[in-house]
Parts: sequence; C-alpha cells; structure tokens
Amino acid sequence: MNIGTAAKAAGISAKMVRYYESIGLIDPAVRTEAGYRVYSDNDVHMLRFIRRSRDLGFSIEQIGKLIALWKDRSRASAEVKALAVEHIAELRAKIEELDAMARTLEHLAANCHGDGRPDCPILEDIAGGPAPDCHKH
Amino acid sequence: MNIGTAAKAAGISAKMVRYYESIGLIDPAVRTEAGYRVYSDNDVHMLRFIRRSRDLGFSIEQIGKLIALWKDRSRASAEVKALAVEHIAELRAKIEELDAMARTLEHLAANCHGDGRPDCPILEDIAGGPAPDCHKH
DNA sequence: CCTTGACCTTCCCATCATTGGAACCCCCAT
DNA sequence: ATGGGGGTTCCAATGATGGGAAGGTCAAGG
Repeated sequence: MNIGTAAKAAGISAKMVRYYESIGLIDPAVRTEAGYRVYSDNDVHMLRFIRRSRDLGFSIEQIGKLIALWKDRSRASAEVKALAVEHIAELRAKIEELDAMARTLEHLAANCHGDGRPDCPILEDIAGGPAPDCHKH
Repeated sequence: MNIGTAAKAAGISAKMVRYYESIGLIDPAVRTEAGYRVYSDNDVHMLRFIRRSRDLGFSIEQIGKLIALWKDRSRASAEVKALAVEHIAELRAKIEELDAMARTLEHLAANCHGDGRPDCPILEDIAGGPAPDCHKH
C-alpha cells in the first residue's frame, strides 16, 4: 500500500511517516520503480506502535528505545519497565509544575473581583509590589 | 545599566531581553553612542513582570495582553481575571492529558514483572495486539 | 599607552514534533 | 489525453530558549 493508506491506517500523517524514516526511527520503505514508498501490514503495525507511544507522551528518542526492545525477543522486561517508570516520573514532575502554576493562579483569581474596577490582585502579584512609574499619576 | 545587569536583576537571560525586544513585547531600549542598550529600574520591573508571567506558564502572546492591561490604569479587573481563568483552564486540560498518560503507564508498569524475562504487558499494550512478523517464530 | 578580559552588538543555527506549501512527477478513470 | 488525487523532495515556520562566531567597547592595571 502507499504511504497515505498506511498512514491513515496507523492514525498518523504521511508527513510524519516520512519524517520518522528520515530520522531513522523506522527503516527506509521499499520503493516502486516510480519512487513511491510501499508499506506492508507489518509496517502499519510499527507505525501504530509509534503512534501509541506518542499518545503516551514518549519522546522520539524514547520510542526508538522502545522499538529496539520490542524487536528484541530476548529483552528483559525490566528494561522496558525502567523506561516506563522514568517516563512516569517525567510526567508526574511536569504535572506538579503545571499544578503549582494553576494553584497559584486560582488563589489570585479567587481574590480578584472580576468587575469593572481596575484593582486586580492578579496583576499586583505578577508585578510583585508597587507599580512602576508608568502607573504613577 | 547595561543589558546583563538588567537581565540578572530580573532573573532572565540577556538573550531573552533582546528577544522580547525583537518581537515587540517590550519597547526598544535606549542606546548609548556605542549602541549598548540602557535600562532603568522601571525596565527591570517590566522584565520581572514578564519573568513572573512566564513562571506562571503564560505564553508570550498572553503576556503581551497582560502587559497592556498592566499599563492601562483604567482596565477592568474582569479582563485580567478572564485571561487568568482561561489560562487556568489550559493548565488543567494539559494536566488532565498528562495525568491520563501517567495513569495508563502506571497500570501497565504495575502489571510488568520487571525482571529478566521478556514478557512485558507494557510492550504488549503499546503494540496493541499480536506481535508483528518480526516476533513470529 | 597598550593590553587584557569582561561585556556588548548582530547574525545564524539548533532544539522538538509537526504542519504547510511549492514545484514537480505519477497513476487511474473518464 | 486530461484531470484529479495521489506521490516525491525541499524549504520554512511554529515557541521559547540556548549556543556560538565575529567583531566592537569599556574599564582596570602594567
């Protein structure tokens, strides 16, 4: 099948398939005489593996490792688990970071009238103290 | 003061200060005869405002709006609050997305022995079914 | 006065994953 | 044979930031 068909079957764009090939994440596809890439069901399976990995937030680099482990029938599951655990930690760290931002903003927003008056604890906090000269009158 | 001093006082890099100027987030700095940018305490205050905004996860575009509201003494706090609330929603949505990834991976990792054997529910889930030909034997 | 080192300037490149477009070629159906 | 919907490559852009090269400037000290 052609790249468009394979990409659609895997749920990604044809552009991405070419990109994954260009960076060496997947093997170069077989070509027709005209230069068209040709894909098998197996290739689609690989592309779906990549898509699923990306949906789980893995980076391209991490996906490369996952693919290597996937292909290696004698892998130790501990290696896969280590990769997953590491990624979970990254996700949790990112979540904590974003949550801290959200919590701060929620506090500030809760104290803001949100009416027509200019007084705004949100801006006051961000400005971090007295207003600059441009606010003087 | 020079850009390095101002940047350090605001807690950002000199590179970023030039960048903020180049994209029009801040006004072009006054220059010495030699072409050096010169900053006042007021400018530093502005840079700190930007830094604090970024720490709260606002995008450059949103920061531009915040700055406009900050400068506008007749702003309605409702406008600021609306901006904040919108950003909180973005943060919460992102958090939910990452959390869903983390939860899925935690489930998978919990079911993975993590030993020397190749059986791995994590890979099985990502592969989403029977292994491809490269796994057949 | 001249050197040295720290600072400044602009400009280009790289990141990460993805999308968009231009220019061109190919295949199939009408 | 023609038109439309593929495919191909290459280049550019995203957002926010870091890195570095090449060259100008300033202040302190020999």
